[in-house]
Amino acid sequence: MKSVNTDVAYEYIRKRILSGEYAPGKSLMTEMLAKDIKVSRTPVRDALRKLEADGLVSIRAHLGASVKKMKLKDFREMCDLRLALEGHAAGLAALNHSETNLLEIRYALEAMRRLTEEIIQAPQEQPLLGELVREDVRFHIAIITAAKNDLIKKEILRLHLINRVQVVLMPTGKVPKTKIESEARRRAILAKHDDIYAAIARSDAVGAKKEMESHLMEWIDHTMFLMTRAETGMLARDLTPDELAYNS
Amino acid sequence: MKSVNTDVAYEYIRKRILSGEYAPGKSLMTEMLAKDIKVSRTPVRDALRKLEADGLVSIRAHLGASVKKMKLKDFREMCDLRLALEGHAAGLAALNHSETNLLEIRYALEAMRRLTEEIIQAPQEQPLLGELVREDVRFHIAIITAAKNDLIKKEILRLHLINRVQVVLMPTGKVPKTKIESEARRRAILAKHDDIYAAIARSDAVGAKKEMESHLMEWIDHTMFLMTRAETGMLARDLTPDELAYNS
DNA sequence: TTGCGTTTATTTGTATACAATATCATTTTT
DNA sequence: AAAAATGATATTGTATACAAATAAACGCAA
Repeated sequence: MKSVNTDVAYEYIRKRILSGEYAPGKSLMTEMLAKDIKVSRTPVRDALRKLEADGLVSIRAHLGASVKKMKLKDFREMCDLRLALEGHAAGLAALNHSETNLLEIRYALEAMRRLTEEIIQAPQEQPLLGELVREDVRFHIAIITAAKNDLIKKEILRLHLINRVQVVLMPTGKVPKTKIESEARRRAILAKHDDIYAAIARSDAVGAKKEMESHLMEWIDHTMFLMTRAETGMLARDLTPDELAYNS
Repeated sequence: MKSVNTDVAYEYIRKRILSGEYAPGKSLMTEMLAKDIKVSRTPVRDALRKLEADGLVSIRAHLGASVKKMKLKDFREMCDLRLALEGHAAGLAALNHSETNLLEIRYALEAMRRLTEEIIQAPQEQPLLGELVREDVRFHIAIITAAKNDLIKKEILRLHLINRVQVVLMPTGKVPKTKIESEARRRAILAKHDDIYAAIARSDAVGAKKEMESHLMEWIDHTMFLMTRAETGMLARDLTPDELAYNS
């Protein structure tokens, strides 16, 4: 049923949700989207339905679709789910990895090590941070790939995307932190990644799982802390004037 | 976007997939379904899309929808996913359960105990077996409810349904097994349920998780054995002549 | 008979018109 | 003036007609 136009609409909307152009809560009206994408409402509706299944959009009868806006409870539940899945995947990776898988993981790990050092040298470089995040994602994806379970992989990737919408788009730079703290944290995270890799490489399923779980727990705690500070509930960021105008 | 007619179509098709009337592999043509349900093709298409998200239907562009037919690999992956989620849920249940939750679990457990004994007395009674399965499901659902994570609960329930389509509708009664073996297995399973309950009741998260995992592993092994014996690959059962005629 | 190319028929994908429903502003009533 | 009722507007849900694509049927040549 994935026809060309439906796919076009799907990619169009999805891309804008992930980039933050469509912020959480923004209402997605079929007619308007159809006009922008230059297709009819039908494939737009299909696309919205698929995005709902992905967990990026919520739809209510007769009220239309909007970019999903999570409550703190929902976010916590999602983190817990991710913890369970990604921990399990790490365990599987320890058992099922191939040499190539290990290489992939190591590759991302070394890139992270290099970038971490560079960032500690020059903490103001924004592009480096972006690269670090990308390599971190590569690291995690390499692990769930090594687990050799496509279904679990698909599920985790889904959660990663939702996370990205809810977390990455949050107000940045609001975290007062000393240089020392920040340095220490970066090094600690890198060390944890080393531990995860080591456990997988020595085929220690229990260890890999434990390391991954504690790593994610640290991340979750940290993120939750940031979120509770953003007192607007769970709205990732305030709408810009443009977006407000666009909505009205 | 869930309008009345879309919901009607969704329930109609879903019910028939779960009951086995629409067997795995059966093609679901929109026009025909629309005629049966007495709505237009549009809500039928919506319903099929939602069923695809549930994992009960597979859709390919221009080729239409069909009831999902799993390969052995897919089934194994799904079982692994269920293992991870339901194990995790058991651990959470040990930590988060209320008195009422425990009561629910115990209730299902006692019903299972009673039915198991009755079945061992009169092994030929089919309705008793059905009741036992139902109570088993209640037991598991009570546990994932006690875990207090709606997202994980939803996910596990989804997997249960898929399992039901793929497993419960398999050819039955083909398993040559002595009365003694069968009795012993029933008692062992019941004992395992007792262990799971005990671990949860004493708030032993690690134990609950372990017990649940080993219980599911036993079930998975057993089911896999049955499946590999059904040499038709993963087709739940052969199509009836009517269904064949209908498909051609 | 078999293999290939063309044609036909069926089924899906898309657009669009219409109907049903929710929202918002206005008016009416208390 | 506040609350309720009413109506206007906008947006979704549904049906249907048409276009595109696939699969089946057919014919023809080797």
